[in-house]
Amino acid sequence: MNPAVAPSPLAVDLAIFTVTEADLKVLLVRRQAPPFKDAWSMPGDAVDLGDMGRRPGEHLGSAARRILETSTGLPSQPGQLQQFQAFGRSERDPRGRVVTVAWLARVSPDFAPMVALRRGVDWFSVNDEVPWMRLALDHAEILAAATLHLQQQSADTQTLLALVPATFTVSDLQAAESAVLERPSDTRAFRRRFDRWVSEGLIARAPGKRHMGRARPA
Amino acid sequence: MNPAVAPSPLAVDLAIFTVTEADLKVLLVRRQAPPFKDAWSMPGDAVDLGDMGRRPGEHLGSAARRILETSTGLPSQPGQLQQFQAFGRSERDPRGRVVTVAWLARVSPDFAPMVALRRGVDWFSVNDEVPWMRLALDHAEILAAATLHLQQQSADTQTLLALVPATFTVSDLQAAESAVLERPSDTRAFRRRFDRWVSEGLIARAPGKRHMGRARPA
DNA sequence: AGAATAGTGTCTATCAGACATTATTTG
DNA sequence: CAAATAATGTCTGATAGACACTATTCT
Repeated sequence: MNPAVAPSPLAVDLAIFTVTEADLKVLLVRRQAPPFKDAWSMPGDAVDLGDMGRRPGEHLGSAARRILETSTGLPSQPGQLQQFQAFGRSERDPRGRVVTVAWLARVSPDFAPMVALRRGVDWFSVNDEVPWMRLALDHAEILAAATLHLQQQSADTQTLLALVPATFTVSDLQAAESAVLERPSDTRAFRRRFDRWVSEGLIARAPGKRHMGRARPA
Repeated sequence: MNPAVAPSPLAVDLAIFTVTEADLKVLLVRRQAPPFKDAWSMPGDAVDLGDMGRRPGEHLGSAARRILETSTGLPSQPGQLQQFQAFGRSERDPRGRVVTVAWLARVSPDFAPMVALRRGVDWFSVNDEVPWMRLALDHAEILAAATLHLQQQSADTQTLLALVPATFTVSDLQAAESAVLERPSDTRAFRRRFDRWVSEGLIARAPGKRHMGRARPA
């Protein structure tokens, strides 16, 4: 019995990140069909290529958006999806030759809990919960590349903002950076950057006690 | 008459750069067959995907290497090819749905002249010779993305070294940087970086009068 | 009050940009 | 010698890291 033949030679996979509990999380789904049935993997699907000249099929970005929405149940935001690499090793899929274009998405922790309510979908700490050895296909490789890519962008405001609630404290944002980088970041340096972002208008202060109704719990 | 059907839904295109005459050049080839016959385009070809499960087909990187070698006549060096983006607009190829994975390559100016000896192959100044409006398919878009990608890497030693002859002067290297960035770069700052590279062992001084037999012509 | 977290002051080292100055080679 | 290019000196401003210090809020 050969595993089913791949429905399309082109696929899209998504590395969807968030930060909760000061920890970088990635969204994994349990595969409901072979190959690798019941294994965890990043959400992905074949790209509809049309029928070679008649139906146009879907754009790569549309496929990524579709998968983001079906796997999280959330509407996708413009700019949320970012293509980062194609993976084309010929043995990567036992069903046949499938090249996948991998995308990176960031989800606000505001929505993270409701995403995890779905069956067979959950957030995993990239540091110590991802079942690296048991990820389907070559998803361990893809996820590693995605994490690296995210880290390299962590100096960027927009990257961090996407990983934080709609209203947040400076500390929240810094905690997000630390979570992404997997190391503590210097308070002073971070606040300087933060102040610059505010003065550049990239961040607006929310009303209330300074940036947010943050307390200083014991 | 429909244009011929695309042989494969997946292709690879290469943006091959060099620097000659203090100017950033890209290698274009004249298309010998429809669509866009006789138009200039970046070298590229369909990826052999095998036959869905039996023959394995070629890796993405192998396809890129193959195209680099056939279009330049030069053997490819390890690390020379760098994948940077997939392009998947459904209308990008009139033959049907073709997604292309674009790669960036840098060629030493030592070899640039012999590359251009081939028929239907030539170097074009990115700044003022590329026939942007007449490039085949969506190659204008791909080339623009490649150029941007190259510029963002121009601070990196390896990127610059690949664009310069095997032995070179500091000025040569700085000229390469200026060509990539399309703006003059500060002498002092560049030399500081250069000295650091030397002390880090990334660059070895050639024998002879300092770095190279460079004179100071009038 | 004491613990915990939030935020500030300030010193230092590093580096880029600007620009003047000196050195070397060609004509 | 003059012109052109190569290389260096040096000032300034921006920024990151380190670390001590002050401020606020909770228990």
